[in-house]
Amino acid sequence: MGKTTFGKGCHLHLIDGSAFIFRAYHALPPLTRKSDGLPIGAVSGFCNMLQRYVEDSTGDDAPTHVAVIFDKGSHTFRNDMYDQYKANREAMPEDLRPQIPLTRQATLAFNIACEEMEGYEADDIIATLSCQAREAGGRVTIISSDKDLMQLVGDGVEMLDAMKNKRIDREGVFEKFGVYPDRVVDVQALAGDSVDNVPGAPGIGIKTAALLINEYGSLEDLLERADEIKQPKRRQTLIDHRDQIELSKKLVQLDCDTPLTFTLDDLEVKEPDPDKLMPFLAEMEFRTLTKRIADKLGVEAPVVADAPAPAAESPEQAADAPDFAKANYECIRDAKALQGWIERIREVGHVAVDTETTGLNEMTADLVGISLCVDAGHACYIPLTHKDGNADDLFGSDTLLEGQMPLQEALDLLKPVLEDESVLKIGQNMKYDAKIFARNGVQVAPVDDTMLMSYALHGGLHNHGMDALSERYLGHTPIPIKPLLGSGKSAITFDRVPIDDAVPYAAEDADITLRLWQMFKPRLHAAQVTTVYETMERPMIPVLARMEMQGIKVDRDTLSRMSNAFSQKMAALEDEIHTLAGESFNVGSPKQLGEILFDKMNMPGGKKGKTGAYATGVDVLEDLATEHELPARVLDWRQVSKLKSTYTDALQTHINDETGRVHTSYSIAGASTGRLASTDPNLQNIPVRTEEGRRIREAFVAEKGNVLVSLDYSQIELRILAHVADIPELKQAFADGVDIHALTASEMFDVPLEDMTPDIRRQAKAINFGVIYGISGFGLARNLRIPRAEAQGFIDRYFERFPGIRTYMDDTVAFAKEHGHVQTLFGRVIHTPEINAKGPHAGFAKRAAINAPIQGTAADVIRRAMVRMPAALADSPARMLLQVHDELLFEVPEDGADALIDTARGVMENAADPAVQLSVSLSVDAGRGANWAEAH
DNA sequence: CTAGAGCGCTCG
DNA sequence: GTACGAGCGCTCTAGC
Repeated sequence: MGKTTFGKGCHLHLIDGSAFIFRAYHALPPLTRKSDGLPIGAVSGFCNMLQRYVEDSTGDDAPTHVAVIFDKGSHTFRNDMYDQYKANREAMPEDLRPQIPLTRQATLAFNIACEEMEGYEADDIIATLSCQAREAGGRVTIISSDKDLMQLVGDGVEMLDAMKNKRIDREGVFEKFGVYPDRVVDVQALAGDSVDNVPGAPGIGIKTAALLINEYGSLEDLLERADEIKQPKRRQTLIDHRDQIELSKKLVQLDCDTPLTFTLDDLEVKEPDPDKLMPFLAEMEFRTLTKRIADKLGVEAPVVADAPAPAAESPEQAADAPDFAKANYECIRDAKALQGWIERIREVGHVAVDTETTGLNEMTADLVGISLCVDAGHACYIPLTHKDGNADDLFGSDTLLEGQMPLQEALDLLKPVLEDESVLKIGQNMKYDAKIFARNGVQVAPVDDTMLMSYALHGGLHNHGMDALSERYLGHTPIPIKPLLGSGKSAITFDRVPIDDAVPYAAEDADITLRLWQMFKPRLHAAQVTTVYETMERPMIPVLARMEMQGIKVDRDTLSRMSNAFSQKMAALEDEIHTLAGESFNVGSPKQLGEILFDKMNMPGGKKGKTGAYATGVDVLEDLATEHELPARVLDWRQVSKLKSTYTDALQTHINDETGRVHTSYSIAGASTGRLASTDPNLQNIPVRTEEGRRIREAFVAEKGNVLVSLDYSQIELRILAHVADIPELKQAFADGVDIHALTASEMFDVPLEDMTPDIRRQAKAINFGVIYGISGFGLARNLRIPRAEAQGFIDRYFERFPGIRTYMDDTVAFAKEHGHVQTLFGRVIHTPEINAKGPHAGFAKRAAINAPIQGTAADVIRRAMVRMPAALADSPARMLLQVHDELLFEVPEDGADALIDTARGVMENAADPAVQLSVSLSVDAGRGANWAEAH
């Protein structure tokens, strides 16, 4: 959208943000956010007022430009003139303070410009903009009832009292002050203002002031001719307090020359953006407003957390729940019994749900039974497809056991509750169960997930599996599954477990899940991670479930042909290696290889590790390869072997028979930093760095008529580093689109950019990444294969040029030591329990603590983008398929690729808004093609 | 025969 | 003794 230049015919609206906030605050009872008790009344009122404003400002008189203007900081140039200015002002109420930044976020969420200037009051900014707009020939409406702004009225500038819906023009000002706008400051200077602590002339109010000004024409003339005033007392007052009156005029006179960092053109009215607005409203848990605005915009309202936080629950109360030994676990075998449970679920409004299936892979596992729990200690299991587990028949009997409800009947009864917006479904690793249900025609929503709650609360502390959580937080060891299923070749699937054994095991899982939920729910707020959970954990469940079920098409023939080629190559290399070694051995055994290299052939540098085996990693072999043929051939063999075993062979086994596609599974709570991890198979480590490896990606293809589209963040971690460590040079480089590694090299080695050599740049690149990883001389030396002292020299030089980096690292480690955790820009907490350890552990923990906020913030950003993507692409045929940390891969009909890139890039580049104002922009590169190699 | 540790290599 | 964060295939060994 091109910007129009502000001028004749334009209409500027300026909203007095502070007035909105205070009015909202005082007009509403002290509302709090249900899930965590955050005071939210003023924000709620503010949003309602903004919404009403937006709705009202349509039609002929609609603004072309608009901004909400806020005060910033308490010290302004007026305090420099008069230290008592606004000194009487009451301190801001405690429950209002945390709402102030939220109103800024709200404004941005409404897609309205939001402006403030350090050292200036909002009124000065409004004055300056009014003057500028008037000079450009435009009209101005100031939305405020602040009388201090009335001096600006006239010549196309009006005020609008939003509350009374009353327009104030020149005549309106005259009514209020008895003078026209150009003399308002004179009147105010005389009358003073007790609220703002403007002294004025004692004993003179607005009426007297207006009288005097009208008689003498202006304040200056009045003071000049004060001796002519007839009333002796009034005369003396004006003469005695002349200085004070002149000071007062300066205090009330608004500054039309505020140095603005933006222009009128930046304030152009923008369409509301549901992708910004809806998530914010949902985050604030404004149910009614969210729905009303969603209807207005014609979008689907996001799920707003519905469950009120249970009254602050102490561990003692949790202990009041029935002992697990006394728990009552029922087996549900008919519709009547199930209906009773459903009624109870509706009464309470939430239920813990768990599914039992025939396997761990959600895309192939079949539903065997469902457990439910509404009250701690009272759960049920509904067996559905249990079969005879007797080993008489080698393949078991396929006849269903008696005493089970038909699967479809149970699903039909449960579906309305599981899909009911007003019933919260609680699970442990709910994505698994949601996918199982989805494959059975039930779209479970809304959901809570105890695994993700634990992750938001305790990321980095321990894993978040149910067994561990139960042990740790409930002091109860769950019934192990092993004895029921067996292990190894003789293992059976859950449908072969006798129902009597299945009931206590399955029902207990739901019971545990409910108890964990009751314990975690209030703790989210106490730990201030409710927003993290609500915006970056919970909403990932449906998004990832959809992606995983979508899968990506992988061409088996391509992989198979590659496998054959690799086999031949490996065999040839193996022969060569055996000949070079003079004997036959297993090339794939590092132990045997080490013995050949260092014992038999006596090559230099043999170092044994802790297990007594020689190290034969790539570093070692690369060094030896410069002198010897054998290690070089082993490296070749290893590359091919890796490609074949991990990729071309293993990947084929993951192609789903029904869909012909590969369905990975993302673990949301796996990585401590907030990153996702892809498993079964891992599609986040498909080769790309070598030409040969990259060819694996040719097997990842789009369906006929479609293309794969890849969008990836450019240098996101370095950008975040530049922001958090506040490095002006790096920020500037990103703003200018300069090659960041070249710039670093230029700064460090004093080489002009135009004289940059690839080698110097390469070293700088290594240092840039090293910094993100918590740099050490040793590590850099090893990476660059240079002496340690030289590497240390580089690092010293780097810190010298970018001192902010050193400060960031020191501050981060100090924060971790004090709090036991670090945080991302979005509030994700990453615990660092080892940070105060002694010995070598300390180094690890320090570097991890330095890296975590950077990697974690990047992870948060892409999570936010992913959460917003479905709504943004609601009208698009595009499907999101994969996430690879800083990349999203989509599949779309060819003719939809351009639109997709446009939309998805917008979502990704703005994913930090409105929660965090980054001082660097995010940039997204896009590619497309018939396969992943072409698209990347 | 199986589970788990260790190594090595793939990705961002 | 070291770069940060992950997952997985292979080999080897301890122990059933």
